[in-house]
Amino acid sequence: MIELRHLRYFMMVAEELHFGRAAERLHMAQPPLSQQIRQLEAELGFQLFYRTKRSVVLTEAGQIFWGECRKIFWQLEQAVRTGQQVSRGELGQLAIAFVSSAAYSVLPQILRSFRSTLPQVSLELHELTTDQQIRWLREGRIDVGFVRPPIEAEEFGCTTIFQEPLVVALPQAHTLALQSQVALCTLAGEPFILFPRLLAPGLYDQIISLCQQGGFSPNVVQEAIQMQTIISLVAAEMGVAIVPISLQNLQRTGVVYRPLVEVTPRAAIAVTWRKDASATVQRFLEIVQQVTQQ
Amino acid sequence: MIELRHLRYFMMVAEELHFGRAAERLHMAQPPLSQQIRQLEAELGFQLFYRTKRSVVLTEAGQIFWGECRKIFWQLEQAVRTGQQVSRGELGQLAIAFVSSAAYSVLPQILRSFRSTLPQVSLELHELTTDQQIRWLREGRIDVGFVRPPIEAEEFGCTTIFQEPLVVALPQAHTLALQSQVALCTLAGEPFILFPRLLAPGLYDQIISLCQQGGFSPNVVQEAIQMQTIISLVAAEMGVAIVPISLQNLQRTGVVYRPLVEVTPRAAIAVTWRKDASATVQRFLEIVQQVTQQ
DNA sequence: GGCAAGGATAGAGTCTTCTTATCGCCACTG
DNA sequence: CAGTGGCGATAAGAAGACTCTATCCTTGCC
Repeated sequence: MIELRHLRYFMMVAEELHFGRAAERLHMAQPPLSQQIRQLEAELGFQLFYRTKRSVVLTEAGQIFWGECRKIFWQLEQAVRTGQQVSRGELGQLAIAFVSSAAYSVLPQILRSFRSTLPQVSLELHELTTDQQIRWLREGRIDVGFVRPPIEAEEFGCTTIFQEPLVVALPQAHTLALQSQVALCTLAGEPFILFPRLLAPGLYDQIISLCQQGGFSPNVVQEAIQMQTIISLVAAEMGVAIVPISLQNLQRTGVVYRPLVEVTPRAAIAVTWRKDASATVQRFLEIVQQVTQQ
Repeated sequence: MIELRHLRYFMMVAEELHFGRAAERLHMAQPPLSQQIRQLEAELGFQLFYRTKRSVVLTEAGQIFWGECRKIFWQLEQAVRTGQQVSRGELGQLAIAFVSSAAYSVLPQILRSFRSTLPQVSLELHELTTDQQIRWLREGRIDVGFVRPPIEAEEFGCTTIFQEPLVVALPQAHTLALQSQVALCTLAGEPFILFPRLLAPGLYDQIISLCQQGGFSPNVVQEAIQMQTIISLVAAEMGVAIVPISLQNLQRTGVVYRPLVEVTPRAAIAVTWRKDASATVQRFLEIVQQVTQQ
């Protein structure tokens, strides 16, 4: 059975064209070298060297075989190197999901930073709601998710990385838009646009309880799944909405954002990941940490 | 030190994802397999499998490494196969030289036959004079030569493969062209075109002695190195020439070929080769033999 | 809680490879 | 032309690596 040892020996002899010197450079005696080369030749079924008692020359087959051997060793190095890179998370692929509002806050900076540190890792991005992300994580379709906490499932790691105040999104023409900040109670009679609770129960409950705090229950006239849609509906004067402040980055004309007079709870965004996270995921999490700690 | 054994074991375990079954298929016990895999992991510097006491799964690095290993084994097979082909002379390259007149006789058929039997051997062709071929052979710049014998050098093998009568090449307008065959003595006064003796001493001497036999020494008015040139000079009515009959294949207008009345010596073409001929050369020589024996 | 599956560990055995010593052949040299 | 040195091949014993059997330990399952 051919072993790499045989090939290593062969290459050295081919380089030196002298069994004695080759053996020396291989830190071994000459006889076993001769023996191993013979064994290799027997295994291959053809001669590698012309041996004329006085000189050693490669046969043509030997020359070709030498070239092929070089490729083999190059491949081997490549295999080891690539394997190590993957194991360190420097090479590979990463599937990431995020709630739409994350796309307007922390995510861009995180991705930029990750891409510059580990450019060899190819990214796959999905915009999904929090509950979808949980499913995808469980199914292994994504590695990391940016969600609206809380995450109940024990099987996932989860860290809050970002918190932001809530603001009121108003149609530009709305009378309340004239004020620099809005009191909660003035929203009591307003038509509200909100998302289905299932999509982000945490944020949903925060908004509802905020309204309770203002002394009313919101009059939800329309539900929308995406934040973008909610803002569009506000622009269309269908109603008002309470949203995380990062939505301002959408810059939708016809919509203005006003802070609330009251102290609001802060809407959070968190990263989640499967606990058997790969090295690549861990490198990603480290970078998330770095970016969000600034 | 990593050996192919390690890779073979690894691939089997990766395929089975079960040390016991993998060991069975490798015709060995399970403990040494575990051990060798561990050794490989230590050598590589990263984990290949997640072992959870109950199941074995490839790490991402392991998956990548598996793919690389497949390439390595493919390369190895390739190396062995190619080496064997070369050793059998089925693959490789061959540099061939020939005297110009050989190009019009046996060579085309030989090359056609060789190319169809060993299409993987790439050919390199050179038109050289006999003495140049000897030099090139000695320097290893060509492997086989088609020459005008005799070849003195002991270091080369040499076989005559083809003999042909000599004929007279005459300008079409020449009075002798009216005869269907020419007697030697009628050429006595004619201006002769000949090549320098050095180029093909054997043929040269044959021509000279033929003239002697006709009772005269040729009146050489012009020397030319290539047969083509000689024929062109004849066409230009510079003189006449005695040439091997295969030159008829040149089909130069303005030149006619007439057999001699006398029995002429035959001009020979031979193959020469270095005695340490490679398998490819030997296969070539076999084919030369085949073709010329028909 | 007991049982079975499956990988890890320990120690003995065996096969391969390596070392030392020596031979045989060729080329160079005096 | 004989002596000498270089160099690869061969032989036998030692060392080492791999492999085997027996056993352990964790884990999943009934």
